[in-house]
Amino acid sequence: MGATKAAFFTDKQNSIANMAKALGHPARIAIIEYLVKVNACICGDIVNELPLAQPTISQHLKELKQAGLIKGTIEGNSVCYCIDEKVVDRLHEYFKNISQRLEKKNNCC
Amino acid sequence: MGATKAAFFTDKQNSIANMAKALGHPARIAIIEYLVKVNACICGDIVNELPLAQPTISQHLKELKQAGLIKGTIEGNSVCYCIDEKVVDRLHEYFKNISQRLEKKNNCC
DNA sequence: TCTTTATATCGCAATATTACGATAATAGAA
DNA sequence: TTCTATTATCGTAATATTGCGATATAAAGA
Repeated sequence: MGATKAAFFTDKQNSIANMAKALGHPARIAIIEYLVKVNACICGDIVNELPLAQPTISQHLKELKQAGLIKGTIEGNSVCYCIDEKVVDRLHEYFKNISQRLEKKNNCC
Repeated sequence: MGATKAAFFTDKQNSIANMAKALGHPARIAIIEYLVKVNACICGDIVNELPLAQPTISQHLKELKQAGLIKGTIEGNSVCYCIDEKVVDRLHEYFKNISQRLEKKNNCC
């Protein structure tokens, strides 16, 4: 096996898991944090910032983009990347909701 | 290659990435959501709830536990699992912070 | 046009994840 | 003690991820 049984879970569960998976690598967290700091930048800026080769950064950007976390706009011969606020907000709301629901309950085990 | 270059990133980045990675699978999201709903339960309850075999559930629980997202307490011959509120709060705060910082900036690309 | 710059994609090797049958380990019941 | 219930671990096959050199692609400049 090895393939995730995504079909057995809800769309929302798969969607949240996809976003979390995209953030499940320190390089991609570093990319997100850099984008928060500089607002927007091109791929080359991130290559200069992180200790990874250009194809590797490009691949990480692709995964963040596929998960919807960032947007890329072609500007001349470079690509301007920035965070998709809506998607980050969705994650924020998700964990906020869980936190609030946990507050109302007793501590268990 | 294939090994993540975790040593090049900060402890915080690695920590957030680890938590996100643990949530990066729909089965583990489903387990978290079930635990939020029932507050606490034993492994067998989750096995009855999800379309996965017992060893697979046990393995997912192990990963959630290693990431600090859940706690397990031995109760007789079963184990009581529940969510670690503090860790979920840390994730909540992380995304809240990013959301707030993004609000103050212009939309880019 | 030819060259440079900026990204993306291909292909591959190393490693990690996913899923589960078989089996071990442990506690409680008979 | 023997049986049952509950969970963890081992072993393994299928698949996915990570990282990067080589190369392709596309736009801008000389």
